[in-house]
Amino acid sequence: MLQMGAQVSRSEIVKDKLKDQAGALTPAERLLSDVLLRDYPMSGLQSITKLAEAAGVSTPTVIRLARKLGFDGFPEMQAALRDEASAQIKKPILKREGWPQGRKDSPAFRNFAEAVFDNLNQTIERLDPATFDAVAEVLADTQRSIFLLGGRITRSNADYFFNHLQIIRPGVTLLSQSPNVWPQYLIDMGPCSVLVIFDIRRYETDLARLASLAKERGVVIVLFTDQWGSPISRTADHVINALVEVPSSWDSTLAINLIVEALIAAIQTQRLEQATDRIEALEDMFLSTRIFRK
Amino acid sequence: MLQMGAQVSRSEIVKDKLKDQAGALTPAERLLSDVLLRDYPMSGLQSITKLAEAAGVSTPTVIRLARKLGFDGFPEMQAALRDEASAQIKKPILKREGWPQGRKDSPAFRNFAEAVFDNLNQTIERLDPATFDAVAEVLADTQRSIFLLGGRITRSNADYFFNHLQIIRPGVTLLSQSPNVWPQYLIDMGPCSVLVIFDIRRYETDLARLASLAKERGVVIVLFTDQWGSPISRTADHVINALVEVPSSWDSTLAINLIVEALIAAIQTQRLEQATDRIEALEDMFLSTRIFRK
DNA sequence: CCCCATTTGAAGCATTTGTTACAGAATAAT
DNA sequence: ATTATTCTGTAACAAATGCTTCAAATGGGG
Repeated sequence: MLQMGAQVSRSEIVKDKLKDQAGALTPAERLLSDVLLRDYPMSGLQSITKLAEAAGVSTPTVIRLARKLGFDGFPEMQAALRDEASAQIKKPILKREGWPQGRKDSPAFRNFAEAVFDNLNQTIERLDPATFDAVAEVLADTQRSIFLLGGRITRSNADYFFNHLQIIRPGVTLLSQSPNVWPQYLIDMGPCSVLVIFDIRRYETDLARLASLAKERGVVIVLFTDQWGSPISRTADHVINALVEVPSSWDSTLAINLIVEALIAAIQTQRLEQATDRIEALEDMFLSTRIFRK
Repeated sequence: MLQMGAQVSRSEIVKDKLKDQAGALTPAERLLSDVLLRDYPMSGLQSITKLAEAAGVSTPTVIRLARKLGFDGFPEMQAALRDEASAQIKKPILKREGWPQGRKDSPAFRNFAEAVFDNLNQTIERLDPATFDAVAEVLADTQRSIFLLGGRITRSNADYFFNHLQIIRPGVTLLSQSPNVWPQYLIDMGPCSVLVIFDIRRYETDLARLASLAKERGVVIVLFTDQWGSPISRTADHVINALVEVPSSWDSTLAINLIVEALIAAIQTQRLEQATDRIEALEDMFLSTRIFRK
């Protein structure tokens, strides 16, 4: 990975140096400096040969300029340029405002939160809108029946998704954790079924086996996994990768939950009419059972 | 929903190719892809050696990936990345900030994500570090037994917390959803017990009733609730307020999960030694049961 | 006109890079 | 368990890159 200059108060160090030295440059160096500044800092990221050619000078000139600017050699200058470009390009999609002053949070908590924010950002960035749409669509289709299953850690995510889907639409099933009863669910799956699987790090072979069995039956498979990708990625029709790494012994499933919640919102919107009826009916029933209870 | 559109000529060719091929990547290639996407596109502008090192793979793997993406070799891919970076940098800064350019996400998705980020930010800001520490401490104390319970929506959060706590320490119980069996748990609760309750909007009276019964028995009560505060707030010893509102028919429990995950990390660290033993033992047992199964 | 200082590129060299071939490792499939 | 298949790193190689040396330009002052 690129190491971020820790001291990036000014991000355009090379440019400044070029300007400072502008008077002390020789004609050939000036040609070079010109090219360097023309589409700064990218032009400096080519090989020394190409750069020299582009400026119409020789390679030693490039090295001499780099030295004049205080670098050890060309690669060092290039590294500086790369860091600058990296800093410029970094796009905070959704930034968390600087950490509030005077808080006494432990650094650990802080790091944890920062990591989570990074994960969410990157997950959104890597998410293919088309995939999201396709998944939302297939899950909103009431012609299809839906089956959900999570792993050891992700079972809660599956449960959360199930909990909401079940309220929004009919035909939703949460598979039991024990593989020995899966055949009973499998037999009900067909081309009009959707199997939503959650499988992150420490991928579970049982899940993969189930996925391929389901695939054989023509089931549409939606996979939620981590950045590295469960082996089920190959079997699945739609794959959603979420970043899960945080400074902890455990993985964070927040990014997965973000997508799940966004999907719930999308699906709900998509079939607003039917859903509201359904929810009202449910509310009524909840009230009734409450009356039962006391 | 995200709107699909005709393929606009986007500048992020390599990224697209990476996403397209995501399913067909081998594990090592995925490591590499991860590094490539992490600080895209700059990380790909290093030498092949550095890049391979950063990803923890060998240089041939880099070449193989480049070929898989349709490039002739590594330099070709790098040139493509350089062009992309160049194109991005030329854009006015204003255009680069905020939501990434060229994404076809719907405004709905965008709003949702922004709301979630706001929630997380504000939740952290409102969180009293002292409360956090106190809760972490009380939950790390193995002298105490822990009981967890969630509501209709938050049951998954309770389950997630339970799932991890149970691995880290002994004496953790997840209460059933049905109130009629709660007395059986209540009878085991005392001054050395902790009851963790999740109760957000549409506060459930049953939960409140349980809380006060537990309180009478001297149980320490930890409450996760929303920004408005469940009625249990008065009974509880420690209250954690998380923002839950998003543009959806449903509340978002992401902020709650953030705190839960942070707590898990904190607790784990706090009793690292014992926990690791325990986890190793568990791993062994998991392996054994796997053997049973097949 | 010659000398000296400075600038510059050509040529050559060591190093690093990008690539290929191959064999050990890991998986999956009998 | 054994085999076949796929994956992946090591090692050797070729091709550049980055650098050094040195001599040819250049360009003022005497």
